[in-house]
Amino acid sequence: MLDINFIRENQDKVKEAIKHKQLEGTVDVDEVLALDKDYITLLQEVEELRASRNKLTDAIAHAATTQRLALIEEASVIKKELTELEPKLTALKEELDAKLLWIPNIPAEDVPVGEGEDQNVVLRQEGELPSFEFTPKDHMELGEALAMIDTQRGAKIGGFRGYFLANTGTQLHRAILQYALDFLRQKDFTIMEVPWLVKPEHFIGTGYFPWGEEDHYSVQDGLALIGTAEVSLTSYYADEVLAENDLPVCLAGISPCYRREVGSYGKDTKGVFRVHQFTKVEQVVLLPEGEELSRQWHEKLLSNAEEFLKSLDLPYQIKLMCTGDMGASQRKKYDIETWFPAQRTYRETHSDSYFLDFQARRLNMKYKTKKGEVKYINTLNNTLAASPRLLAAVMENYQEEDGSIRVPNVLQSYMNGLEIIR
RNA sequence: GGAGGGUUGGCAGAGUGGCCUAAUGCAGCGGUUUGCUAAACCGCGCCCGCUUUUGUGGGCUCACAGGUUCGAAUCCUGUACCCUCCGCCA
Repeated sequence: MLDINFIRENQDKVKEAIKHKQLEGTVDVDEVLALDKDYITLLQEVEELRASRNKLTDAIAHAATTQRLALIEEASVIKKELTELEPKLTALKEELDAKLLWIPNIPAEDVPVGEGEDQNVVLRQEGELPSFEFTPKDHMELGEALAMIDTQRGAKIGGFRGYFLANTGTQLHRAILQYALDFLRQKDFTIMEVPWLVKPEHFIGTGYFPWGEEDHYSVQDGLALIGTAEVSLTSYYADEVLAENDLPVCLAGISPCYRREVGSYGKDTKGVFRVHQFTKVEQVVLLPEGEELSRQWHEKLLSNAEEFLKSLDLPYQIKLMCTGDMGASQRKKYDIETWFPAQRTYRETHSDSYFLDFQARRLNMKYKTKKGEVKYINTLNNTLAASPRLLAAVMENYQEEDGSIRVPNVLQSYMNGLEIIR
């Protein structure tokens, strides 16, 4: 959520952001500002009435009995007016707040303007692509041959995009995730198991709702299944006021992630690349305000993920996302794409964003500065490891001609010392 | 699923219709005073307007939402959450 004062004073910037983020038609800034104006006008009217009522009730309390009746009579008139105006005020405020939820964050200055993924910018590529003296197989072919992945029965039991992992498949998947958790533990992140079912207000708070409601599964008790641990982790201190000394807060969460993937029916139907349920280790950082600081940490979270991928010897590229391909609440976003040899291309495995106070305003999450001022926290997050997508990347990059798969050095201790899967 | 108890500022804790504009204590931060430190004293949330450094007037705030009343922390109804017990359960 943007500060209403900011919207009043920077209408053009807000309109431009809506246009550049391809959100035209979802919200009308002029309409919001008109509502805001009506609200303030009515608010002032109501507050004046309340002021006179307060004066009268005070007078009644101190008046002689003989004068009381007349004063009460007078107060009743004001009461009647307030009874009429107050519900209007509430309704106006609700309408305004609901519309404000649709106003996106403003992209940072260095985010390229673009309509979609074609305008994203590759910043650099890291790691040496593996060279195979044979045609590399995709993870599905490898996984079936080694009995690591079973999507046939996955679909039979879990429907479209369902999957089972088995034996070394289960082990390697869990090794990646446990290694990721240990990796962040060493970097002084607090590693957390988080609620997977979360109240809608925290999806709104983190900026997934209202925009992405149809991408989520909701359950009959009014909760929804998280698509990322970010939702639970970023909301952890919602409605609280932290001390400045508590910051930065570095949280790492592991959780299943549920995604309906409604817009992608025909895409990536083979294997376990795009599934409705996967597991992810996520980094979330809470900071004091300041764009420079957020930008430093944005790079730091990126380098955490890079260090992780390098330790696994996986080649990747960094993409700077253009305005049209970033989330409504994000200020700037990098994707890391990891090399998938069978597809001969880099595919998204990580997403690194910062938000300034956009999420914290929605979550009512503040901190008190050393001087005693209360300010909104700034938030960021990045993936560290999402699997089975990363499992697929490891399998494809580490395959041998005979269809076996080497276990990356850093994962061997998580696999009882196993060096090769055959 | 059932029964009972509870929720007051950062924390503790008083307050059962009108000097509650929420006592008191503790902590933190800022300020005043001051050789230094300490002590003492003053202040501390949110919203709106006017001034826009300061300031100033008003409104709101006792879990949340309604209701009763001229007036609600206080009375009534509903909801959420916490605690205890019964039932069920990995």
